[in-house]
Amino acid sequence: MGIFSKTCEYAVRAVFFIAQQTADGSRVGIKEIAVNIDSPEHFLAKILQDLSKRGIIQSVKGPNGGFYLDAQNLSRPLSDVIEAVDGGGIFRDCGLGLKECSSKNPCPLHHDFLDVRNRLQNMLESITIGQFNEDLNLGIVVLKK
Amino acid sequence: MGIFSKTCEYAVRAVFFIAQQTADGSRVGIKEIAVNIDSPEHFLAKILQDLSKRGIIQSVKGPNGGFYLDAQNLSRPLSDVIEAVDGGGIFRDCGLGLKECSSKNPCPLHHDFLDVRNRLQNMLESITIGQFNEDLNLGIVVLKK
DNA sequence: ATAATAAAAGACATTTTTATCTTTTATTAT
DNA sequence: ATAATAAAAGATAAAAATGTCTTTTATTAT
Ligand code: FES
Ligand code: FES
Repeated sequence: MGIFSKTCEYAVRAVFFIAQQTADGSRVGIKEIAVNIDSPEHFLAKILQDLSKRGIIQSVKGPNGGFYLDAQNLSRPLSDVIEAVDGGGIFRDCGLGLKECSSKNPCPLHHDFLDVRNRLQNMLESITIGQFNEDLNLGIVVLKK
Repeated sequence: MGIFSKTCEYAVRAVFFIAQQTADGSRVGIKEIAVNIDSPEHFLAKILQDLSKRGIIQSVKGPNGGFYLDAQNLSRPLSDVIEAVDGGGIFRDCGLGLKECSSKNPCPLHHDFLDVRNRLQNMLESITIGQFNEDLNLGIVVLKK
């Protein structure tokens, strides 16, 4: 596994895809999302249900329904998605799994790890969910290979 | 879970502990290691067996036996432990789980993620297994809380 | 040689993550 | 009102990670 869980990877890819697809005010269905980000449909459905409950994405049932993002969703940092799915542990926990991470009684990696962890956090906090819509349109970046 | 798997966290803590304890040429047993790094004894045993097979740590059976590190082990980078346990994926895989990570058809996070990932790798490659022995002796850093 | 020691190995159990399938509920269009 | 649509929810299952216990093998000291 990578830095993030599979669940989290699917969540981020899906959110980017929904952002791009619904910038015009439309909605996009779970089936289309799953196909385009290469994820298991029903598993992704659960993830999106949760993100919807938490207000990170929007959804409407019925014909012409589907998932979409409002302006406020688009402007939120990507870190919101990670926190919602994996919890904020990745931004706070000790790299060696000690019960707490602090500069009092630090683990051997604390100093260096803090730097990497903070950079990861800063990166994810400064990226917004909507900021890749253009690049996705142009095919400069992709969500599937 | 954090950046690394539980397995990997135990492995790194254990390796640091063995390094410190056996700097004088002695050996340390699985029981003592497990207690001092706060890990499940038999689970850790499996991990250390594997590290031993891979030559990252040394072991001898029987009375006065146990685990230890030779000079060459002590000078190896910590990244060796991570690669042995979790595989090198953490240093190479796409942050969003795409099948491959490359600047051709990158995912949206590629550019920023590459930076963080490389810093993590550089950090783990420049830290040696033996380099915290002194700090551990002095209690400046700890492996258990 | 024998007994004691400690890692290696094997078998098994639990928990968490990841995945699939079915039924229900809300919404829309007719 | 009715039928069609699509997400929400529920039930199960497979796979992987994590954890426990027992038996075997190698080594050492006597
Ligand atoms: S104590 Fe381990 S990273 Fe801070
Ligand atoms: S393609 Fe995603 S991190 Fe490189």
